[in-house]
Amino acid sequence: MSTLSGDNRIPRYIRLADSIKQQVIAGVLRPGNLVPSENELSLFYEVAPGTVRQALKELVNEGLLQRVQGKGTYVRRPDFDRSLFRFFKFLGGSDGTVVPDSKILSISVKSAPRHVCGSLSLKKNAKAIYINRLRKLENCPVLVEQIWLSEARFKPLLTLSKNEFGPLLYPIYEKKCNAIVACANEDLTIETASSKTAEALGIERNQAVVVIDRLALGFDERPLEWRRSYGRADQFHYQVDIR
Amino acid sequence: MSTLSGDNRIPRYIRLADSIKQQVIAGVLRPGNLVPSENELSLFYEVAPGTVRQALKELVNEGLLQRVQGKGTYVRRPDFDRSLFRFFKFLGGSDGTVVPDSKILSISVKSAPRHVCGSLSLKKNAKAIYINRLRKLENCPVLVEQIWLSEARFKPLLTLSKNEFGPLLYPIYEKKCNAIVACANEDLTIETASSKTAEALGIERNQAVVVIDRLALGFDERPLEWRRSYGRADQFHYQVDIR
DNA sequence: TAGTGGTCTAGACCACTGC
DNA sequence: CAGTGGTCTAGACCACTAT
Repeated sequence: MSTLSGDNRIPRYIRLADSIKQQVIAGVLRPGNLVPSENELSLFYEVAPGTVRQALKELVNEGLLQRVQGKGTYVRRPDFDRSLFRFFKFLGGSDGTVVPDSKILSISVKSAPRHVCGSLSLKKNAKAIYINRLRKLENCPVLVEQIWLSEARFKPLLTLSKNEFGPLLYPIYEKKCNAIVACANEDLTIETASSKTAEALGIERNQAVVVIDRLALGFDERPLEWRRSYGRADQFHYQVDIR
Repeated sequence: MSTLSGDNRIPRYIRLADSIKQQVIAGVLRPGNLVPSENELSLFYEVAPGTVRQALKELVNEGLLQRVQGKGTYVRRPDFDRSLFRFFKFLGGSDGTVVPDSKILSISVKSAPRHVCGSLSLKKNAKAIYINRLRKLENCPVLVEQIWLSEARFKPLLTLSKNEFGPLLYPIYEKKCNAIVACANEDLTIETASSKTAEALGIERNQAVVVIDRLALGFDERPLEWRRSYGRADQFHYQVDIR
């Protein structure tokens, strides 16, 4: 048995929701885990079942939890299917659900540029893990990526050889570094290709490219990864629903 | 007094929410209007107050209603502040909240191209209202727009002179044509500028431009307006939060 | 059959708004 | 002050899942 901590002026259902969220952040509850039932929670926290329901509903709306009737409430595993890179549509009528091949070009430790230090909350000129990656679809290069990670947090990656990386990095972060990406912020602009980028993408220098800067965050909203992706503008396609 | 209509297997709170939504679609309740109080609704529909709350909460989550403690529940007026055109950020450190000037270049009735007929549910080769508009910020052209509207629905616009249009069209649709835009779908791609577009935007031919196709819908989800906007790619900037 | 979440009821009390 | 929505309680009954 326990009592809800925190300011009594804050509604119980919010304090309860925060408490559950903290357990997800702390890793006590992990994605895929079953959350205690409404009944258990209402007994443990000494609140009415309705209040528990309200708290859980909040977290479901936030996307942190998932409820399945007859089974229980689960910690949701975030999927990045909606990520911008999925909005590249390519010749051959891809339905957009294909994950591009991914080839690690290099992985090393070096001084991070200032904007990366800022984004990842690192000290100025701190060393960080740098990954350069090329992604292809049907053997055609579609995306080059520059990825930066805190050295301390992601050290285990340095023990892996290039071909031990699969097509997706986030599952590796979770397995090897215990770092779960919960959400991200992406930022899209359009530039002209540098000769290096153009070469990697198989286009002419000065052709337009889409630049996507992404900052990936953990459940505690602390930054985990910063990446910049370059893609061919002529293959880019993005949809938004407003309201 | 009344009883909730519809299939009894559907939860009451959903039937209630649908009923209120229908009244918004039908124009019985209009944006800004006060919705009857929880008490009134629970008496009128003969359901428990808690069920009314649940229905209203659904509609608030959907963005159709707004609740203000101590005052009441209102039909929400959709704002297009989040629309993509706001994501053009321009030299001079605009904070993005500025509405560009807008100049109607032409307004006429002509045969709509096939894709417009499809989007607006018009018959093939139907006549429609066509508006060509230029938008400037600090006297610098930033967007050229091609706008298509059903002739029947938007006939009152044809009686206006070009300078009677303000910087925003949607308030005019609402006032003059009783057409309220509730939501929209936008579609972003990147092309190279035609000579005509380049001239309007003050850039070179074949430079990259952002193309935004937007289909605006009413509360009943029927299409109201189709527009294509061209903007300078070098000034484009877009942000998304994932999850 | 037992346990889960989903719906629904019928209240109590509080905080905020407007008069 | 009366009326609104916001929080909280304490149940009842149902639908779904697992065993």
